[in-house]
Amino acid sequence: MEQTATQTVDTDNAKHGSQPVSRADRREAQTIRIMEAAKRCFVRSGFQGASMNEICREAEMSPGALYRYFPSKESMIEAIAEADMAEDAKILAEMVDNPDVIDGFVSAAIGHLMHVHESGNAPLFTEIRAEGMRNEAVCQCCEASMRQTSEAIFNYLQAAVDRGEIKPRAPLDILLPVMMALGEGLVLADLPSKGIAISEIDKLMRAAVAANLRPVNRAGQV
Amino acid sequence: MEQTATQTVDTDNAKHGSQPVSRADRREAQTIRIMEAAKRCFVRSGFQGASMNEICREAEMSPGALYRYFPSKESMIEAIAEADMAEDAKILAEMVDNPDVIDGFVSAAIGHLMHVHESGNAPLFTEIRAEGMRNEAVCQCCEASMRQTSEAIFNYLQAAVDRGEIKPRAPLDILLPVMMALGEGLVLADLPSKGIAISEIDKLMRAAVAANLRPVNRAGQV
DNA sequence: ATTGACAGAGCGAACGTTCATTCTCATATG
DNA sequence: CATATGAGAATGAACGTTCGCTCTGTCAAT
Repeated sequence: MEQTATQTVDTDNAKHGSQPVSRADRREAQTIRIMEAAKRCFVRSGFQGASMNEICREAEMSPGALYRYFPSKESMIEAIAEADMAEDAKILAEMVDNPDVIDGFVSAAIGHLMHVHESGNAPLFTEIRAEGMRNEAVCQCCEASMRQTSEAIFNYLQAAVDRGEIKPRAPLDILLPVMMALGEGLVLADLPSKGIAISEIDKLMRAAVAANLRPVNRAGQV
Repeated sequence: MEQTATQTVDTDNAKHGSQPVSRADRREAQTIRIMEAAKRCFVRSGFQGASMNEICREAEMSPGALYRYFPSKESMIEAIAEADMAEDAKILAEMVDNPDVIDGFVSAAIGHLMHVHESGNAPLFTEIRAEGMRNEAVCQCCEASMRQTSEAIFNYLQAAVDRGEIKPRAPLDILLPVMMALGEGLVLADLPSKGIAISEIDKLMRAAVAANLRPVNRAGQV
């Protein structure tokens, strides 16, 4: 995933037989390179703490070049927050396939947890949350992603209610924000990095979710 | 709680019959004034985003004066993080009195939640978490407060286990971090500000906690 | 195929501003 | 009088951003 390339990205790939890299391809590759570098800097120093010089150094690029891709530092922050949130929302939305609603819900949360843990993006996630408290654009994109996720889960759970599989302890529009807040706490704490096994987290979370969604007949309550 | 005082704090209180305010008293009052002002600025702009000028303006004090109380911006951040964390830990530790362990646990979490909500410190809390990811001193004070809280709860729960009142679903040293992460998520989300009633949060949380602590005989599982 | 003009990409010095901090001096208190 | 406290201008560093410039690959016209 890392690149040691100079500023030429992959010009010499052509010599090795790859696609001849069009203008647009190169531009996209460079944009990604900058965003990856910026992410690393933001994780290390925070949105406001990371300087454009630091980002330039990390991306092995001059300020003049970097500013051809992003018109301002603000726009980079927004782009990264948006990409990160979109990625999270996408992962969470994938659970809709699982027919067992408790299992689907829990494993989506665990999947999200593991993804953030493995990508080392827990600090970035925290940073985005903090920035969203005062930056209008970042706040909007957080809320948009949250709303999107929330709606997907809502429909998923509502269908299970309609099918008579669960009998939630509270109306879904109250239960959902509460459950999402719990899940977010779990993600932010990054417990796997503190040596706590996923299987244990899964077990405890499953019990908590089952206690609130209340599956009607099948096993699961212990 | 707000002060409209000029830079004289309460010199003229002496004329009205208050204590004659010693040097030390005045110094302490000024220190508190600066910290309150700084907290407001940090909530508004973030640790790195708030400038010393902004803090000086908020505290109605010149830079020269302010630097007589704190040697650097860093030291202000550390002092505020420490004070905030200590306050949180204190509130959470108070639950140890409640003989019903489920109720004690849940109402401590809810109490913490309400305190952060009412003091409007949710953004500060978020900011401290983010800063703790990269600032060694802030990280240490977060961990110290966490450890303190964790130990208090551990002993509280362990006693209940020994008394045979609960039968936790996992060893306490695993269950505790997980529960604390969930609680922190709840605090950070500041759900009351989104119109979700405390009674609902309490109900859902109680069910989740009961499902994991598993009280042995009395009512509570529904 | 060769040429020549052009646009995109990159560089790095330089800009004006703002930052945290310090200095000097005045005032007020014990 | 000695000392603590405060004001506010001054300081140098660092910031985000812009500028003028070069280099290079693309492509139409020849």
